[in-house]
Amino acid sequence: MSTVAAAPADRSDSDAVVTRFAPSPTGFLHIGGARTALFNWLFARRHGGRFVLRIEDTDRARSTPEATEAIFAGLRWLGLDWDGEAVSQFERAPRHAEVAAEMVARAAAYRCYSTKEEIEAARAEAEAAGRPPIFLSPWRDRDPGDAPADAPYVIRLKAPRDGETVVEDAVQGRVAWKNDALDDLILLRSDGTPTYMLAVVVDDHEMGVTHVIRGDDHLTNAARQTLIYQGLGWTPPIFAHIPLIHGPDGAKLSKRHGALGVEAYREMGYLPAGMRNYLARLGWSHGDEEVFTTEQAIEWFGLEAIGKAPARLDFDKLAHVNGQHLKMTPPDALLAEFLSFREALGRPALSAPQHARLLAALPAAAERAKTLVELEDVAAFALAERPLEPDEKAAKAVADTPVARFVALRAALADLPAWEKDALDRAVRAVAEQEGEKLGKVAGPLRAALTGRGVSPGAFDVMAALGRDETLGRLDDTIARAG
RNA sequence: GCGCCCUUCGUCUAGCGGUCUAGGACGCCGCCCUUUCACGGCGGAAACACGGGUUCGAGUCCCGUAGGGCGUGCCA
Repeated sequence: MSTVAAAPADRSDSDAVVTRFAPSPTGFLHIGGARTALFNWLFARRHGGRFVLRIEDTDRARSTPEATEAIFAGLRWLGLDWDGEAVSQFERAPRHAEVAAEMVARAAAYRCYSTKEEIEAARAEAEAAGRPPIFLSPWRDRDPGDAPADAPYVIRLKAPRDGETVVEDAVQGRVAWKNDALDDLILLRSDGTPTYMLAVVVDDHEMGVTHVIRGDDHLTNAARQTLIYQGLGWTPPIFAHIPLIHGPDGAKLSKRHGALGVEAYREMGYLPAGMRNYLARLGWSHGDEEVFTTEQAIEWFGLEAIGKAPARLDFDKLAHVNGQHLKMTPPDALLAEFLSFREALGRPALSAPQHARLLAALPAAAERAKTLVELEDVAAFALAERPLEPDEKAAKAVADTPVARFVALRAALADLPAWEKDALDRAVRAVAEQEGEKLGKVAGPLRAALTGRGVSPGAFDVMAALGRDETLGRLDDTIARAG
Protein backbone atom coordinates (compact mmCIF):
# COMPACT_ATOMS: atom_id res chain seq x y z
CA MET A 1 0.00 0.00 0.00
CA SER A 2 0.99 3.54 -0.54
CA THR A 3 3.02 5.03 2.29
CA VAL A 4 2.65 8.56 1.02
CA ALA A 5 -0.45 10.62 1.08
CA ALA A 6 -2.59 9.78 -1.88
CA ALA A 7 -1.78 11.81 -4.89
CA PRO A 8 -4.63 14.26 -5.15
CA ALA A 9 -6.78 13.55 -8.14
CA ASP A 10 -5.59 15.31 -11.22
CA ARG A 11 -6.99 18.76 -10.60
CA SER A 12 -6.52 19.75 -14.20
CA ASP A 13 -9.79 18.02 -15.00
CA SER A 14 -11.51 18.66 -11.73
CA ASP A 15 -14.90 17.51 -12.85
CA ALA A 16 -13.70 13.98 -13.53
CA VAL A 17 -15.50 11.39 -11.48
CA VAL A 18 -13.58 9.71 -8.67
CA THR A 19 -15.20 6.88 -6.73
CA ARG A 20 -13.71 4.73 -4.05
CA PHE A 21 -14.12 1.47 -2.25
CA ALA A 22 -13.08 1.64 1.39
CA PRO A 23 -13.25 -1.71 3.14
CA SER A 24 -11.88 -2.36 6.59
CA PRO A 25 -9.51 -5.33 6.47
CA THR A 26 -11.09 -7.40 9.19
CA GLY A 27 -12.12 -10.34 7.03
CA PHE A 28 -12.63 -11.51 3.48
CA LEU A 29 -14.41 -9.56 0.78
CA HIS A 30 -18.03 -10.58 1.20
CA ILE A 31 -20.82 -10.37 -1.32
CA GLY A 32 -22.20 -7.07 -0.03
CA GLY A 33 -18.82 -5.40 -0.19
CA ALA A 34 -18.27 -6.85 -3.62
CA ARG A 35 -21.47 -5.26 -4.86
CA THR A 36 -20.56 -1.92 -3.34
CA ALA A 37 -17.18 -2.11 -5.04
CA LEU A 38 -18.88 -3.08 -8.31
CA PHE A 39 -21.24 -0.11 -8.22
CA ASN A 40 -18.36 2.25 -7.58
CA TRP A 41 -16.34 0.63 -10.31
CA LEU A 42 -19.20 0.73 -12.83
CA PHE A 43 -19.89 4.37 -12.08
CA ALA A 44 -16.26 5.40 -12.46
CA ARG A 45 -15.86 3.43 -15.68
CA ARG A 46 -19.13 4.80 -17.00
CA HIS A 47 -17.85 8.32 -16.62
CA GLY A 48 -14.28 7.71 -17.59
CA GLY A 49 -13.23 8.52 -14.05
CA ARG A 50 -11.02 6.91 -11.44
CA PHE A 51 -11.88 4.12 -9.03
CA VAL A 52 -9.61 4.16 -6.02
CA LEU A 53 -9.13 1.81 -3.13
CA ARG A 54 -8.59 2.79 0.48
CA ILE A 55 -8.03 0.29 3.22
CA GLU A 56 -9.62 1.50 6.44
CA ASP A 57 -7.14 -0.08 8.78
CA THR A 58 -7.29 2.35 11.66
CA ASP A 59 -8.64 -0.31 13.97
CA ARG A 60 -5.27 -1.86 14.70
CA ALA A 61 -6.63 -4.68 16.79
CA ARG A 62 -8.92 -6.05 14.12
CA SER A 63 -7.05 -5.24 10.92
CA THR A 64 -4.82 -7.88 9.40
CA PRO A 65 -2.57 -8.00 6.35
CA GLU A 66 -4.16 -11.32 5.43
CA ALA A 67 -7.57 -9.68 5.20
CA THR A 68 -6.14 -6.89 3.07
CA GLU A 69 -4.66 -9.50 0.74
CA ALA A 70 -7.98 -11.37 0.63
CA ILE A 71 -9.80 -8.20 -0.37
CA PHE A 72 -7.27 -7.49 -3.12
CA ALA A 73 -7.59 -11.06 -4.35
CA GLY A 74 -11.37 -10.91 -4.33
CA LEU A 75 -11.46 -7.68 -6.30
CA ARG A 76 -8.93 -9.01 -8.78
CA TRP A 77 -10.92 -12.16 -9.29
CA LEU A 78 -14.06 -10.13 -9.92
CA GLY A 79 -12.14 -8.06 -12.43
CA LEU A 80 -12.65 -4.83 -10.52
CA ASP A 81 -9.37 -3.11 -11.18
CA TRP A 82 -8.60 -0.03 -9.17
CA ASP A 83 -6.61 3.00 -10.22
CA GLY A 84 -3.34 3.76 -8.54
CA GLU A 85 -2.02 2.19 -5.40
CA ALA A 86 -4.33 1.31 -2.52
CA VAL A 87 -4.13 3.83 0.31
CA SER A 88 -3.69 2.86 3.93
CA GLN A 89 -5.86 5.03 6.11
CA PHE A 90 -3.78 4.26 9.18
CA GLU A 91 -0.70 5.67 7.57
CA ARG A 92 -2.46 8.96 7.10
CA ALA A 93 -3.23 9.38 10.80
CA PRO A 94 -0.71 12.22 11.27
CA ARG A 95 -2.50 14.24 8.61
CA HIS A 96 -5.84 13.58 10.28
CA ALA A 97 -4.49 14.84 13.60
CA GLU A 98 -3.15 17.89 11.84
CA VAL A 99 -6.57 18.67 10.42
CA ALA A 100 -8.15 18.25 13.83
CA ALA A 101 -5.67 20.71 15.33
CA GLU A 102 -6.45 23.22 12.60
CA MET A 103 -10.12 22.90 13.40
CA VAL A 104 -9.50 23.62 17.06
CA ALA A 105 -7.43 26.65 16.09
CA ARG A 106 -10.32 27.89 13.98
CA ALA A 107 -12.87 27.15 16.72
CA ALA A 108 -14.61 24.62 14.51
CA ALA A 109 -13.73 22.03 17.13
CA TYR A 110 -12.81 22.02 20.79
CA ARG A 111 -11.11 20.00 23.47
CA CYS A 112 -13.47 18.02 25.65
CA TYR A 113 -12.30 16.75 29.04
CA SER A 114 -15.46 14.87 29.98
CA THR A 115 -14.95 11.37 31.26
CA LYS A 116 -16.62 8.29 29.87
CA GLU A 117 -18.70 8.01 33.02
CA GLU A 118 -20.05 11.51 32.62
CA ILE A 119 -20.90 10.85 29.00
CA GLU A 120 -22.70 7.63 29.73
CA ALA A 121 -24.72 9.18 32.52
CA ALA A 122 -25.80 12.05 30.31
CA ARG A 123 -26.84 9.70 27.54
CA ALA A 124 -28.83 7.49 29.87
CA GLU A 125 -30.61 10.53 31.23
CA ALA A 126 -31.51 11.82 27.78
CA GLU A 127 -32.83 8.45 26.76
CA ALA A 128 -34.92 8.16 29.92
CA ALA A 129 -36.45 11.53 29.11
CA GLY A 130 -37.31 10.37 25.59
CA ARG A 131 -34.85 12.77 24.01
CA PRO A 132 -32.24 11.82 21.42
CA PRO A 133 -29.48 10.03 23.34
CA ILE A 134 -26.79 12.52 22.59
CA PHE A 135 -24.13 13.96 24.80
CA LEU A 136 -23.79 17.72 25.14
CA SER A 137 -20.30 18.45 26.32
CA PRO A 138 -19.93 21.21 28.90
CA TRP A 139 -16.54 22.00 27.40
CA ARG A 140 -18.09 23.23 24.18
CA ASP A 141 -18.43 26.75 25.59
CA ARG A 142 -16.11 26.57 28.54
CA ASP A 143 -12.87 28.37 28.81
CA PRO A 144 -10.08 25.92 27.98
CA GLY A 145 -8.18 27.55 30.82
CA ASP A 146 -10.52 25.74 33.20
CA ALA A 147 -9.13 22.43 32.08
CA PRO A 148 -7.24 20.42 34.59
CA ALA A 149 -3.57 20.27 33.76
CA ASP A 150 -2.40 17.13 31.97
CA ALA A 151 -5.92 15.72 31.89
CA PRO A 152 -6.71 13.63 28.83
CA TYR A 153 -9.06 15.15 26.30
CA VAL A 154 -10.68 14.36 22.99
CA ILE A 155 -11.31 16.78 20.18
CA ARG A 156 -14.93 17.23 19.32
CA LEU A 157 -16.56 18.89 16.38
CA LYS A 158 -18.41 22.07 17.28
CA ALA A 159 -21.56 21.26 15.40
CA PRO A 160 -24.47 23.65 14.98
CA ARG A 161 -27.23 23.23 17.53
CA ASP A 162 -29.97 24.84 15.49
CA GLY A 163 -31.42 24.18 12.07
CA GLU A 164 -31.04 20.98 10.17
CA THR A 165 -28.47 19.10 8.20
CA VAL A 166 -29.51 17.96 4.77
CA VAL A 167 -28.03 15.26 2.61
CA GLU A 168 -29.08 15.31 -1.01
CA ASP A 169 -28.52 11.65 -1.64
CA ALA A 170 -28.37 10.41 -5.22
CA VAL A 171 -30.26 7.28 -4.25
CA GLN A 172 -32.19 8.14 -1.12
CA GLY A 173 -33.28 11.60 -2.16
CA ARG A 174 -33.35 14.50 0.26
CA VAL A 175 -32.84 13.36 3.83
CA ALA A 176 -32.84 15.82 6.71
CA TRP A 177 -31.90 15.64 10.39
CA LYS A 178 -32.60 18.18 13.06
CA ASN A 179 -29.25 19.34 14.31
CA ASP A 180 -30.28 18.92 17.92
CA ALA A 181 -30.42 15.18 17.26
CA LEU A 182 -26.79 15.13 16.20
CA ASP A 183 -24.05 15.50 18.76
CA ASP A 184 -20.58 16.95 18.76
CA LEU A 185 -18.84 13.86 17.48
CA ILE A 186 -15.33 12.99 18.44
CA LEU A 187 -12.71 13.78 15.83
CA LEU A 188 -9.59 12.79 17.68
CA ARG A 189 -9.43 10.25 20.49
CA SER A 190 -7.70 10.95 23.76
CA ASP A 191 -4.72 8.95 22.52
CA GLY A 192 -4.40 11.32 19.61
CA THR A 193 -5.62 8.92 16.92
CA PRO A 194 -8.36 9.96 14.52
CA THR A 195 -11.82 8.48 14.52
CA TYR A 196 -13.33 6.93 11.45
CA MET A 197 -15.59 9.93 10.95
CA LEU A 198 -12.70 12.39 10.64
CA ALA A 199 -10.44 10.05 8.70
CA VAL A 200 -13.07 9.36 6.06
CA VAL A 201 -13.80 13.01 5.47
CA VAL A 202 -10.17 14.02 5.23
CA ASP A 203 -9.24 11.10 3.03
CA ASP A 204 -12.19 11.38 0.68
CA HIS A 205 -11.53 15.05 0.26
CA GLU A 206 -7.81 14.78 -0.26
CA MET A 207 -8.12 11.79 -2.56
CA GLY A 208 -10.43 13.87 -4.69
CA VAL A 209 -13.40 11.58 -4.28
CA THR A 210 -16.44 13.07 -6.02
CA HIS A 211 -19.01 10.33 -5.40
CA VAL A 212 -19.30 8.27 -2.27
CA ILE A 213 -21.29 5.15 -3.10
CA ARG A 214 -21.65 2.91 -0.05
CA GLY A 215 -24.10 0.85 1.98
CA ASP A 216 -27.06 2.69 3.49
CA ASP A 217 -25.89 1.71 6.94
CA HIS A 218 -23.79 4.84 6.48
CA LEU A 219 -26.69 7.16 5.77
CA THR A 220 -26.66 8.73 9.23
CA ASN A 221 -22.89 9.03 8.99
CA ALA A 222 -23.37 11.12 5.86
CA ALA A 223 -25.10 13.73 8.00
CA ARG A 224 -22.33 13.66 10.57
CA GLN A 225 -19.69 13.86 7.91
CA THR A 226 -21.49 16.72 6.23
CA LEU A 227 -21.13 18.60 9.49
CA ILE A 228 -17.40 17.95 9.46
CA TYR A 229 -17.14 19.12 5.86
CA GLN A 230 -18.88 22.32 6.91
CA GLY A 231 -16.58 22.77 9.89
CA LEU A 232 -13.68 22.42 7.52
CA GLY A 233 -15.17 24.70 4.90
CA TRP A 234 -15.00 21.92 2.35
CA THR A 235 -17.63 20.86 -0.13
CA PRO A 236 -19.03 17.40 0.55
CA PRO A 237 -18.98 14.83 -2.23
CA ILE A 238 -22.15 13.47 -3.77
CA PHE A 239 -23.47 10.70 -1.59
CA ALA A 240 -25.27 7.63 -2.88
CA HIS A 241 -26.37 5.19 -0.20
CA ILE A 242 -27.34 1.86 -1.61
CA PRO A 243 -29.49 -0.67 0.22
CA LEU A 244 -27.83 -3.63 1.83
CA ILE A 245 -28.18 -7.17 0.54
CA HIS A 246 -30.11 -9.66 2.64
CA GLY A 247 -29.95 -13.41 2.78
CA PRO A 248 -32.45 -15.58 0.89
CA ASP A 249 -34.68 -15.57 3.98
CA GLY A 250 -34.77 -11.79 4.19
CA ALA A 251 -32.69 -11.67 7.32
CA LYS A 252 -29.31 -10.11 7.62
CA LEU A 253 -26.57 -11.88 5.75
CA SER A 254 -24.89 -14.44 7.92
CA LYS A 255 -22.40 -17.21 7.45
CA ARG A 256 -25.29 -19.59 6.90
CA HIS A 257 -26.14 -18.15 3.51
CA GLY A 258 -24.52 -15.30 1.69
CA ALA A 259 -21.86 -13.84 3.90
CA LEU A 260 -19.21 -15.88 2.22
CA GLY A 261 -16.01 -14.52 0.81
CA VAL A 262 -16.05 -14.09 -2.94
CA GLU A 263 -13.53 -16.92 -3.17
CA ALA A 264 -16.32 -19.21 -2.02
CA TYR A 265 -18.33 -18.16 -5.06
CA ARG A 266 -15.34 -18.90 -7.19
CA GLU A 267 -15.21 -22.39 -5.76
CA MET A 268 -18.92 -22.83 -6.40
CA GLY A 269 -18.09 -22.38 -10.06
CA TYR A 270 -19.39 -18.91 -10.80
CA LEU A 271 -17.74 -16.82 -13.48
CA PRO A 272 -16.57 -13.29 -12.63
CA ALA A 273 -18.69 -12.03 -15.52
CA GLY A 274 -21.71 -13.89 -14.19
CA MET A 275 -21.17 -12.50 -10.71
CA ARG A 276 -20.83 -8.99 -12.05
CA ASN A 277 -24.04 -9.35 -14.04
CA TYR A 278 -26.02 -10.79 -11.16
CA LEU A 279 -24.68 -8.38 -8.57
CA ALA A 280 -25.26 -5.37 -10.81
CA ARG A 281 -28.84 -6.49 -11.34
CA LEU A 282 -29.39 -6.79 -7.61
CA GLY A 283 -30.82 -3.44 -6.68
CA TRP A 284 -30.18 -1.82 -10.01
CA SER A 285 -32.03 -2.30 -13.25
CA HIS A 286 -32.07 -1.19 -16.84
CA GLY A 287 -35.58 -1.88 -18.06
CA ASP A 288 -36.13 -5.54 -18.69
CA GLU A 289 -32.49 -6.35 -19.35
CA GLU A 290 -31.45 -9.37 -17.32
CA VAL A 291 -28.41 -10.85 -18.99
CA PHE A 292 -25.82 -8.42 -20.20
CA THR A 293 -22.10 -8.01 -20.66
CA THR A 294 -19.92 -5.88 -18.42
CA GLU A 295 -19.48 -3.45 -21.31
CA GLN A 296 -23.23 -3.00 -21.47
CA ALA A 297 -23.43 -2.57 -17.71
CA ILE A 298 -20.84 0.18 -17.91
CA GLU A 299 -22.76 1.84 -20.69
CA TRP A 300 -26.07 1.68 -18.87
CA PHE A 301 -25.14 2.15 -15.23
CA GLY A 302 -26.51 5.13 -13.37
CA LEU A 303 -27.25 6.08 -9.78
CA GLU A 304 -30.83 7.07 -10.58
CA ALA A 305 -31.80 3.51 -11.44
CA ILE A 306 -30.75 2.09 -8.09
CA GLY A 307 -33.66 0.96 -5.91
CA LYS A 308 -34.13 1.93 -2.29
CA ALA A 309 -35.34 -1.39 -0.94
CA PRO A 310 -32.95 -4.08 0.21
CA ALA A 311 -32.65 -7.08 -2.10
CA ARG A 312 -32.31 -10.74 -1.24
CA LEU A 313 -29.74 -13.07 -2.60
CA ASP A 314 -31.22 -15.69 -4.92
CA PHE A 315 -28.85 -18.49 -5.76
CA ASP A 316 -31.16 -19.95 -8.41
CA LYS A 317 -31.08 -16.77 -10.37
CA LEU A 318 -27.36 -16.36 -9.86
CA ALA A 319 -26.93 -19.83 -11.34
CA HIS A 320 -29.16 -19.00 -14.27
CA VAL A 321 -27.34 -15.79 -15.09
CA ASN A 322 -24.05 -17.59 -14.70
CA GLY A 323 -25.23 -20.31 -17.06
CA GLN A 324 -26.01 -17.71 -19.69
CA HIS A 325 -22.51 -16.30 -19.38
CA LEU A 326 -21.05 -19.77 -19.59
CA LYS A 327 -22.72 -20.09 -22.98
CA MET A 328 -21.72 -16.59 -24.09
CA THR A 329 -18.04 -17.01 -23.30
CA PRO A 330 -15.86 -17.93 -26.31
CA PRO A 331 -14.25 -21.40 -26.02
CA ASP A 332 -10.69 -20.24 -25.46
CA ALA A 333 -11.74 -17.75 -22.80
CA LEU A 334 -13.95 -20.35 -21.18
CA LEU A 335 -11.06 -22.79 -21.19
CA ALA A 336 -8.94 -20.24 -19.37
CA GLU A 337 -11.67 -19.72 -16.77
CA PHE A 338 -12.11 -23.44 -16.37
CA LEU A 339 -8.41 -24.05 -15.97
CA SER A 340 -8.04 -21.35 -13.34
CA PHE A 341 -11.08 -22.74 -11.56
CA ARG A 342 -9.46 -26.18 -11.49
CA GLU A 343 -6.25 -24.70 -10.27
CA ALA A 344 -8.05 -22.85 -7.47
CA LEU A 345 -9.52 -26.16 -6.43
CA GLY A 346 -6.18 -27.91 -6.58
CA ARG A 347 -7.02 -30.22 -9.45
CA PRO A 348 -4.13 -31.98 -11.21
CA ALA A 349 -2.71 -30.50 -14.38
CA LEU A 350 -3.96 -31.80 -17.71
CA SER A 351 -2.04 -33.80 -20.28
CA ALA A 352 -1.78 -32.41 -23.78
CA PRO A 353 -4.39 -34.80 -25.22
CA GLN A 354 -6.76 -34.03 -22.36
CA HIS A 355 -6.28 -30.36 -22.97
CA ALA A 356 -7.09 -30.74 -26.67
CA ARG A 357 -10.16 -32.88 -26.04
CA LEU A 358 -11.37 -30.47 -23.39
CA LEU A 359 -11.13 -27.45 -25.64
CA ALA A 360 -13.05 -29.29 -28.34
CA ALA A 361 -15.69 -30.44 -25.88
CA LEU A 362 -16.24 -27.14 -24.11
CA PRO A 363 -18.84 -25.45 -26.33
CA ALA A 364 -21.19 -28.43 -26.27
CA ALA A 365 -20.57 -28.99 -22.57
CA ALA A 366 -21.25 -25.35 -21.73
CA GLU A 367 -24.71 -25.77 -23.25
CA ARG A 368 -25.65 -28.06 -20.40
CA ALA A 369 -23.99 -26.40 -17.42
CA LYS A 370 -24.77 -23.42 -15.22
CA THR A 371 -21.58 -23.39 -13.19
CA LEU A 372 -18.01 -24.51 -13.68
CA VAL A 373 -18.72 -27.27 -11.19
CA GLU A 374 -21.41 -28.60 -13.49
CA LEU A 375 -19.21 -27.99 -16.49
CA GLU A 376 -16.51 -30.10 -14.95
CA ASP A 377 -19.01 -32.90 -14.62
CA VAL A 378 -20.46 -32.61 -18.10
CA ALA A 379 -17.03 -32.34 -19.69
CA ALA A 380 -15.61 -35.17 -17.61
CA PHE A 381 -15.77 -37.50 -20.62
CA ALA A 382 -13.14 -35.41 -22.37
CA LEU A 383 -10.74 -35.69 -19.45
CA ALA A 384 -11.36 -39.36 -18.80
CA GLU A 385 -8.66 -41.86 -19.77
CA ARG A 386 -9.25 -45.31 -21.23
CA PRO A 387 -10.54 -47.65 -20.15
CA LEU A 388 -13.57 -45.73 -18.92
CA GLU A 389 -15.38 -46.57 -15.74
CA PRO A 390 -19.03 -46.17 -16.72
CA ASP A 391 -21.54 -44.90 -14.20
CA GLU A 392 -24.67 -46.89 -13.55
CA LYS A 393 -26.83 -45.25 -16.16
CA ALA A 394 -24.24 -45.53 -18.90
CA ALA A 395 -23.46 -49.13 -18.04
CA LYS A 396 -27.11 -50.05 -18.33
CA ALA A 397 -27.51 -48.34 -21.70
CA VAL A 398 -24.53 -50.25 -23.01
CA ALA A 399 -25.63 -53.56 -21.49
CA ASP A 400 -29.07 -53.24 -23.08
CA THR A 401 -27.54 -52.97 -26.51
CA PRO A 402 -26.33 -55.92 -28.63
CA VAL A 403 -22.56 -55.95 -29.08
CA ALA A 404 -23.03 -56.37 -32.79
CA ARG A 405 -24.38 -52.86 -32.98
CA PHE A 406 -21.19 -51.42 -31.51
CA VAL A 407 -19.21 -53.53 -33.93
CA ALA A 408 -21.23 -52.17 -36.84
CA LEU A 409 -20.76 -48.65 -35.52
CA ARG A 410 -17.05 -49.12 -35.19
CA ALA A 411 -16.79 -50.36 -38.75
CA ALA A 412 -18.85 -47.52 -40.14
CA LEU A 413 -16.84 -44.92 -38.26
CA ALA A 414 -13.40 -46.34 -38.91
CA ASP A 415 -13.59 -45.73 -42.62
CA LEU A 416 -14.98 -42.22 -42.56
CA PRO A 417 -12.95 -39.97 -44.81
CA ALA A 418 -13.60 -36.85 -42.76
CA TRP A 419 -14.02 -36.78 -38.98
CA GLU A 420 -16.54 -34.05 -38.59
CA LYS A 421 -19.99 -33.73 -37.09
CA ASP A 422 -22.11 -33.98 -40.27
CA ALA A 423 -20.27 -37.00 -41.55
CA LEU A 424 -20.51 -38.69 -38.15
CA ASP A 425 -24.20 -37.94 -38.06
CA ARG A 426 -24.76 -39.55 -41.48
CA ALA A 427 -22.71 -42.58 -40.61
CA VAL A 428 -24.59 -43.27 -37.39
CA ARG A 429 -27.95 -42.76 -39.09
CA ALA A 430 -26.94 -45.21 -41.76
CA VAL A 431 -26.15 -47.82 -39.13
CA ALA A 432 -29.50 -47.20 -37.45
CA GLU A 433 -31.29 -47.70 -40.72
CA GLN A 434 -29.33 -50.83 -41.43
CA GLU A 435 -30.20 -52.18 -38.01
CA GLY A 436 -33.84 -51.28 -38.45
CA GLU A 437 -33.74 -49.17 -35.29
CA LYS A 438 -34.64 -45.61 -34.45
CA LEU A 439 -31.69 -43.26 -34.19
CA GLY A 440 -32.12 -43.01 -30.44
CA LYS A 441 -31.56 -46.71 -30.00
CA VAL A 442 -28.19 -46.40 -31.64
CA ALA A 443 -26.92 -42.93 -30.77
CA GLY A 444 -27.96 -43.20 -27.13
CA PRO A 445 -25.93 -46.26 -26.25
CA LEU A 446 -23.08 -44.98 -28.40
CA ARG A 447 -22.98 -41.81 -26.37
CA ALA A 448 -23.06 -43.83 -23.17
CA ALA A 449 -20.24 -46.10 -24.35
CA LEU A 450 -18.09 -43.17 -25.40
CA THR A 451 -18.59 -41.06 -22.29
CA GLY A 452 -19.34 -43.59 -19.59
CA ARG A 453 -21.76 -41.02 -18.23
CA GLY A 454 -25.49 -40.74 -17.95
CA VAL A 455 -25.27 -37.06 -18.75
CA SER A 456 -23.08 -35.58 -21.45
CA PRO A 457 -23.27 -33.69 -24.71
CA GLY A 458 -24.76 -35.49 -27.71
CA ALA A 459 -22.99 -38.41 -29.39
CA PHE A 460 -21.86 -36.41 -32.41
CA ASP A 461 -20.42 -33.63 -30.30
CA VAL A 462 -18.70 -36.21 -28.16
CA MET A 463 -17.11 -37.99 -31.09
CA ALA A 464 -16.03 -34.73 -32.67
CA ALA A 465 -14.36 -33.69 -29.41
CA LEU A 466 -12.69 -37.05 -28.82
CA GLY A 467 -11.29 -37.45 -32.29
CA ARG A 468 -11.12 -40.64 -34.32
CA ASP A 469 -8.48 -42.57 -32.41
CA GLU A 470 -9.94 -41.98 -28.98
CA THR A 471 -13.47 -42.71 -30.23
CA LEU A 472 -12.49 -45.97 -31.86
CA GLY A 473 -10.39 -46.91 -28.86
CA ARG A 474 -13.27 -46.40 -26.48
CA LEU A 475 -15.53 -48.41 -28.76
CA ASP A 476 -12.95 -51.19 -28.81
CA ASP A 477 -12.92 -51.15 -25.02
CA THR A 478 -16.69 -51.45 -24.96
CA ILE A 479 -16.74 -54.32 -27.43
CA ALA A 480 -13.96 -56.16 -25.64
CA ARG A 481 -15.66 -55.80 -22.31
CA ALA A 482 -19.00 -57.02 -23.66
CA GLY A 483 -17.42 -59.87 -25.54
C1' G B 1 -36.58 4.71 23.60
C1' C B 2 -35.02 8.29 19.75
C1' G B 3 -33.70 9.23 14.48
C1' C B 4 -33.62 7.79 9.43
C1' C B 5 -34.86 4.45 5.41
C1' C B 6 -37.86 0.69 3.05
C1' U B 7 -42.77 -2.10 1.43
C1' U B 8 -45.43 -4.43 -6.73
C1' C B 9 -45.92 -12.14 -8.13
C1' G B 10 -42.07 -16.99 -3.50
C1' U B 11 -37.40 -14.00 -5.33
C1' C B 12 -35.00 -9.90 -8.51
C1' U B 13 -37.63 -6.13 -10.77
C1' A B 14 -40.56 -2.64 -14.85
C1' G B 15 -43.93 1.12 -13.59
C1' C B 16 -42.02 7.94 -12.80
C1' G B 17 -51.60 10.11 -12.49
C1' G B 18 -54.98 7.69 -17.43
C1' U B 19 -51.44 3.33 -22.44
C1' C B 20 -52.15 -1.55 -15.72
C1' U B 21 -58.02 -6.57 -17.23
C1' A B 22 -49.91 -4.49 -13.76
C1' G B 23 -44.88 -6.12 -18.02
C1' G B 24 -40.02 -8.97 -17.86
C1' A B 25 -36.62 -12.50 -15.38
C1' C B 26 -35.50 -16.68 -11.86
C1' G B 27 -38.08 -20.58 -9.64
C1' C B 28 -42.62 -23.70 -10.16
C1' C B 29 -46.47 -26.50 -13.38
C1' G B 30 -47.94 -28.25 -18.36
C1' C B 31 -46.80 -29.03 -23.68
C1' C B 32 -43.20 -29.04 -27.83
C1' C B 33 -38.11 -30.11 -29.50
C1' U B 34 -34.95 -34.44 -28.25
C1' U B 35 -29.96 -40.21 -28.25
C1' U B 36 -29.26 -38.66 -21.97
C1' C B 37 -29.13 -33.97 -19.51
C1' A B 38 -29.55 -29.25 -20.68
C1' C B 39 -30.52 -25.18 -24.00
C1' G B 40 -34.50 -23.33 -26.76
C1' G B 41 -39.89 -22.54 -28.01
C1' C B 42 -45.12 -22.19 -26.45
C1' G B 43 -48.66 -21.87 -22.49
C1' G B 44 -50.13 -21.52 -17.14
C1' A B 45 -50.55 -20.41 -11.76
C1' A B 46 -48.49 -16.18 -9.07
C1' A B 47 -48.09 -9.32 -6.72
C1' C B 48 -49.54 -3.30 -6.19
C1' A B 49 -48.94 -4.66 2.88
C1' C B 50 -53.46 -2.28 5.22
C1' G B 51 -56.60 2.15 6.15
C1' G B 52 -57.77 7.03 5.08
C1' G B 53 -57.39 11.17 1.94
C1' U B 54 -56.13 14.41 -2.81
C1' U B 55 -57.94 13.88 -7.94
C1' C B 56 -62.63 13.27 -13.16
C1' G B 57 -58.98 9.24 -12.48
C1' A B 58 -53.78 6.32 -7.84
C1' G B 59 -49.46 0.81 -8.15
C1' U B 60 -47.99 5.85 -9.17
C1' C B 61 -49.16 12.04 -4.79
C1' C B 62 -50.25 13.05 0.82
C1' C B 63 -51.25 11.22 5.94
C1' G B 64 -51.66 7.31 9.26
C1' U B 65 -51.20 1.86 10.73
C1' A B 66 -48.59 -2.62 10.44
C1' G B 67 -44.21 -5.12 9.17
C1' G B 68 -38.92 -4.99 7.95
C1' G B 69 -34.00 -2.68 7.88
C1' C B 70 -30.16 0.68 9.45
C1' G B 71 -28.15 4.03 12.95
C1' U B 72 -27.84 5.62 17.85
C1' G B 73 -19.24 3.84 20.22
C1' C B 74 -12.95 7.52 22.20
C1' C B 75 -15.70 0.36 15.89
C1' A B 76 -15.46 1.00 10.99
